[in-house]
Amino acid sequence: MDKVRVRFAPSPTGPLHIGGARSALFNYLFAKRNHGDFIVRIEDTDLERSSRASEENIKESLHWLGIDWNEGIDVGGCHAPYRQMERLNTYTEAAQRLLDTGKAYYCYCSEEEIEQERQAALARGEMPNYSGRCRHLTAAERGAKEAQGIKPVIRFHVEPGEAVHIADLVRGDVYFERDGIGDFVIVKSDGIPVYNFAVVVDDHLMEISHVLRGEEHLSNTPRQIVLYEALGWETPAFGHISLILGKDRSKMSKRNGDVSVVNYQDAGFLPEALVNFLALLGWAPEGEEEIFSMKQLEESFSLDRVSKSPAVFDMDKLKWLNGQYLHQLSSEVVAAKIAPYVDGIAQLELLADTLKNHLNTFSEVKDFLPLFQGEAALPMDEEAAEVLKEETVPQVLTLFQEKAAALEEFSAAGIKGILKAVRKETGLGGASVFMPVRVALTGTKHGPDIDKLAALMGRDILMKRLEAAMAKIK
RNA sequence: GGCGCGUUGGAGAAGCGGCUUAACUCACCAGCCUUUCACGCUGGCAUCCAGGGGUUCGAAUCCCCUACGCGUCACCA
Repeated sequence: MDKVRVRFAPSPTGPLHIGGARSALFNYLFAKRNHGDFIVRIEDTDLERSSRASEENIKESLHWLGIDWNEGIDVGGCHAPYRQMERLNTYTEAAQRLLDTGKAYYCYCSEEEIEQERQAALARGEMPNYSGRCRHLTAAERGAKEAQGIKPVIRFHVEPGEAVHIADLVRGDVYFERDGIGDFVIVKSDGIPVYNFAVVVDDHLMEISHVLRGEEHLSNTPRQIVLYEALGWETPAFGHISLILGKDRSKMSKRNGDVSVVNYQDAGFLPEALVNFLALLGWAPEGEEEIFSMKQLEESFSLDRVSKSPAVFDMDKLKWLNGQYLHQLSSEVVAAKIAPYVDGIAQLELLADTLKNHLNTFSEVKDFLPLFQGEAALPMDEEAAEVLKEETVPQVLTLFQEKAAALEEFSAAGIKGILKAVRKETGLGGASVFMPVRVALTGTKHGPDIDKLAALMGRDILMKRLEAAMAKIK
């Protein structure tokens, strides 16, 4: 078997989105697993929407995710260049061949005409294919059109024949009738090739062995296969990965959640977690384990465990996964990572240590700030209020207050010592001491270690909140 | 509307004709652990695989029909 060569070929029309990242990842993993090459090519033939900034964003996101390529933009390779706008002559050549062999022809129809026909066909419930009107233009007729200054497009003529067969690596055999395809444009009137044409030329010239891409491309594939045939080229293997759906079960878009990977980066997600999550979206590991490093994925990824049905993007699971990775980080690292979200906090390390196991993402640190910032007592929920009704509470809080006021070294360890002393002096169990203090200070039964929270709070705030809570009991 | 793909619990999913009284993970619920909280651990959570026919000794797994969802029909990629 020939060498495995796969590619990720984004068009730089916006930031790298989740679906693209997943395609890139699957291609990358497939290449690694099969000791093949992974190529990144830029499809920038849409002049209107393409930008260098988007290309940069895509590259940065790929790097951030830990997906690198051994051939393509930036790194180069023996099939350079890797930007379609820099390979225009290649397409022109191929188009000329098609023209010469009568498999393609110039079409002078205006966009308006075609749009009209399209609408009419659609209204009749027919396939809105091009009529083929320009196919039989004589040289004289063509000359006349040219003289009028009309710039033609080049259309590929799809001849009748057997249905186009796709032996899809993930979906199995799929067939498309040829007359359902219709003569399609391969070169625009400005001389720039259209997607379906450019990919074929590039994939062939770059010796791509497997085309792994999103399911939205499935209906493009017959067009491409027909081109391979006409050009006399061998087709690569195709594999169409199911879509990633948003919560509302429609294709993931800005409407149903964050779509670009920078959004996740900014929100404080770890690249390892995102990669792990993305891999699980459409691919199922063999065992029970779900936590995989890139290295492990590279070793276990396989196409036959890629699912046919679409996957819904489950934010809860992403957060959980991210938490799994985050909890393993040292407090020092966490401190550095949360710093951007909590400017001006002195005890960063203590904060990191306190919150580490409560965070699923770094940005969540903001949600915990009120726990120890501000003098005002926090709103109390019902089950917390219940705690303060215990008759030993006044005694506990008074004692705690006295000791806190007298505490020399106001630290987590110091607070812990006080709590211990209160237990000893009152003879009460752990919960009877910890809970009232926790509730009085934070208004809830749940949260990070109360001694650390108290230290973060500082003596002033602690006293004020305690005061308020005690006043409430009476 | 045509064409194409899909449909297993709230979500990701395993399953490939008998091993399935449908793995595993998230979420949820209960309990344990913990001087508090969290982490962690243990257990519970689909009498059933969109619905209906059929094939078979036997089907979530094969075939047909219906429904629903999604994708795609550009001089966008």
